[in-house]
Amino acid sequence: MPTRKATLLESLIAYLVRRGVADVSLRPMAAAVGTSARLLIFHFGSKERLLLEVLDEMQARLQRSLSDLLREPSLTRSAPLRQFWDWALKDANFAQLRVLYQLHILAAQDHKTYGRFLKRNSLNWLESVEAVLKPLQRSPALATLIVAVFDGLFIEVMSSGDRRRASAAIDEFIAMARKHTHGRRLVRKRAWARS
Amino acid sequence: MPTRKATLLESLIAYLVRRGVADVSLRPMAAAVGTSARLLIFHFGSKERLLLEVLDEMQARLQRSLSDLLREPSLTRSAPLRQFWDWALKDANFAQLRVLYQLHILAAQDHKTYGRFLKRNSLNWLESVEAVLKPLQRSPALATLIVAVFDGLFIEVMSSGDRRRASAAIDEFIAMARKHTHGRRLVRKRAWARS
DNA sequence: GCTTGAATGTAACACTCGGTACATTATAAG
DNA sequence: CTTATAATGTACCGAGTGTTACATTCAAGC
Repeated sequence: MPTRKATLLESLIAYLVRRGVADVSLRPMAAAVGTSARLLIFHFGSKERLLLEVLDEMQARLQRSLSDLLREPSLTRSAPLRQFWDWALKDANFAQLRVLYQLHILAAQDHKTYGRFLKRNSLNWLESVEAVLKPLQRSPALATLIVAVFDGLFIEVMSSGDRRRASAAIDEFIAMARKHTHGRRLVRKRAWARS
Repeated sequence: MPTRKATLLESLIAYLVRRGVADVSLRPMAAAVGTSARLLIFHFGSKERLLLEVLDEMQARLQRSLSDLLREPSLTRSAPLRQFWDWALKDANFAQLRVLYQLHILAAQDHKTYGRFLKRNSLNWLESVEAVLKPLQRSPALATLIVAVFDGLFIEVMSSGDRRRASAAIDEFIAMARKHTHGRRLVRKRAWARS
């Protein structure tokens, strides 16, 4: 049976995923999950520890979900980048990634306040991408570009909600990259592993 | 002679550009610009109107700076996208763009709170880019991709500060795009105008 | 000098914030 | 039944929030 705290944590994830992490305060958060500020402090110790637990759990789930993606033998012939993109747009993953992107941006201007909530290498796909590029095309520039395309399109979906257009754009990029590297696959599919 | 309010607005821009717009409050802001919360309310009416005025002014300055870029006859042979990129990395432009990107992300999850501070079409380069593509290569997918590359790389610079790597990445993209479109220039230089 | 209006200081208002003290209920184990 | 422990309610603390009331200073115009 799930402990009280575990069920609370579940509701809190749902709440924060809806609402984002900017300007959260205890009492509205407590009301939204059907309890009191008193109880949140009781179960989690402090607001800071509460957020740490919730965000850690979110990042752990993303990590597990990503591992699942990598373990399954790739059924389709689509490019690894496109598979990764489809994974990111799945509802559960998207909602949590959105919060992490927001956190990422907040930390960029106020690292003292928000930096501690970002586990290192969360949302930092750079090394993974670079490691996975074929030696011939391995370069920080290309890896940075790939990550930027992903980030930029994800944010586009966050803002406009237009998944079809963004997905068309990522296909356009994959086509460009294929031509650029003379028909070689842009990235191999293994080893998004160490994200 | 600049009115008191104008000099305050100047300091406020500098303060918010340093600090970002998340979790601002009157008294610390007032202290940072050498006045009191009382005076800020006196001059601007309310905290909300203050932020509106400051952010409007920031966006207006960006708009003017961008117009300057477009008016000057392009001295270099570099791609329009690269010229735009260099413009965005200029210190004054970068600092203000950073705030608008943060605002953009905050509004994506909490439109009710932050949406009103975003003037429509600020940071929305999509139509401009699409209008500027040569008819042969004009497509929502390509325009979306170009915007996403720019956004993603800008955010990368916001987070890591590594301008050289990001600039190399945008050059890589331009090279890819040139090859993709058989040597035609990716975008013409006029008409980033209607941003 | 007097008046007017902008600029400023001091102090407070009602409210929310994160967090705590203290007591009480519920539940389960002995 | 007693006892230990988890869960909850009520009420409050000091600090910070945006905003306002009221008084005062200061500079310019008549």
